[in-house]
Amino acid sequence: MNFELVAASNNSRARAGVLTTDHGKIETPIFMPVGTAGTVKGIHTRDIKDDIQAQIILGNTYHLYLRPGMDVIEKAGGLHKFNLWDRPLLTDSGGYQVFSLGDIRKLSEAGAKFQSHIDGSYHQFTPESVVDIQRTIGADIMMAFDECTPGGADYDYAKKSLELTQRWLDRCFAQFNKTGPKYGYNQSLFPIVQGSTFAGLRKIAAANVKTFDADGYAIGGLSVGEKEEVMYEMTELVTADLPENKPRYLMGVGTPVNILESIDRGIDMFDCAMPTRNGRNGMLFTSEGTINIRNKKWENDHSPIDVNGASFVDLYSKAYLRHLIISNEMLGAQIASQHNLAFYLWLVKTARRKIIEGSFSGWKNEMVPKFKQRL
RNA sequence: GGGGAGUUUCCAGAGUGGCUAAAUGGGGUAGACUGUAAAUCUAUUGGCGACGCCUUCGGUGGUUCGAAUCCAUCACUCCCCA
Repeated sequence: MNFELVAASNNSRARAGVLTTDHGKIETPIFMPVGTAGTVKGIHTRDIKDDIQAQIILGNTYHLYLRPGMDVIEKAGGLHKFNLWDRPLLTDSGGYQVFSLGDIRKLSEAGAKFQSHIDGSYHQFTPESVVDIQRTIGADIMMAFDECTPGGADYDYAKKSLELTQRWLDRCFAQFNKTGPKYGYNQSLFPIVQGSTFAGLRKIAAANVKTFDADGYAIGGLSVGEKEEVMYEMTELVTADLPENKPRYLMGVGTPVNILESIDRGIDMFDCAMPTRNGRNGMLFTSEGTINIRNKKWENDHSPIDVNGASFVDLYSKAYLRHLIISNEMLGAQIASQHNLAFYLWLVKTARRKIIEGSFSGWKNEMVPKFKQRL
């Protein structure tokens, strides 16, 4: 894997780059649609590629391990073959599930013991097994197994949590170096910077992560309940310490505004469930601002979803989409998800162009108040 | 013609003397959602000069300290048998 910077903003830390993998190039900054269970919910692979123009999508270790299971994925020849996605793929390690599954998981030095949310059965993840699983899935970018420290954690908890993540990271890389890809193309392993909202811990985490000569570095444990200013502050702090010549991935972020602000602070990669999940639930991110399509005010608004037209679905009217969502028609969730993802990809693509043209900051300052609007 | 069941707040449907502006579901309205246990969850849904008052349980008239709940009567709906 190779990362090349092609442009940098002269009055901010924003950069544009190209990340090259065996499944193709990724132009950064990039947004990666979340495809937890081997599917970007509701969207055909064809539309993810041709309409949304995603360059890389996610899969999830925990979810794919439980269902369909590694036996099926391996026999399919990896997730790329299984879901017909032939561009780069990144898998999350299950670290987020360590956080989100809350009381049906137990942490220990060895790893995390989970109870399946599907049938209640017990499973153990270790840094080693999580690397093995991601080898089997065949992700171009695999993520280290970490504890996504819960928002609001106190210093002692955050410190212990970070130290556990760091010990797990050693084991992840040991396993990574001991094993090889299964399907003939290269895989990379990204470490994750934790440290909660404590500047000191974040600094320690960034320094530690740099001791591994990784192909890219992630920042995790943000957007978990802390104030946005704190998230930006932590992001800025960490990107200042990470190597310039490697991509930085801010995990789980965020809103369109979050993304622009984070690009401004030197982030290259993003993922978030928001465009799909919120889309299914009736929230649309548009070039004019955010709308709740279920609101009565759209009942007779026959104008296009978004005049920006990042996707063909934008031609459908707000009134029609409102009708579909309110009637619980499947197509409603699909259109909303597809629109939101296309908008997100348009957003990062435009940000990239502005960085290259040298006008990112001005453009960002113009866009942020627009995107903050509730229509 | 004979016998039976019923009429409750937007809808369906509980409730059969005070704890009932009235369960629950649907529908409506609004909100939430950030490495997806989420096509999910939450709030609200008679009126008002709102920690109180007023009007609601087919109509009318009673019984009672007190009625959606008991009695009488009228109206309408449905089912079964002729």
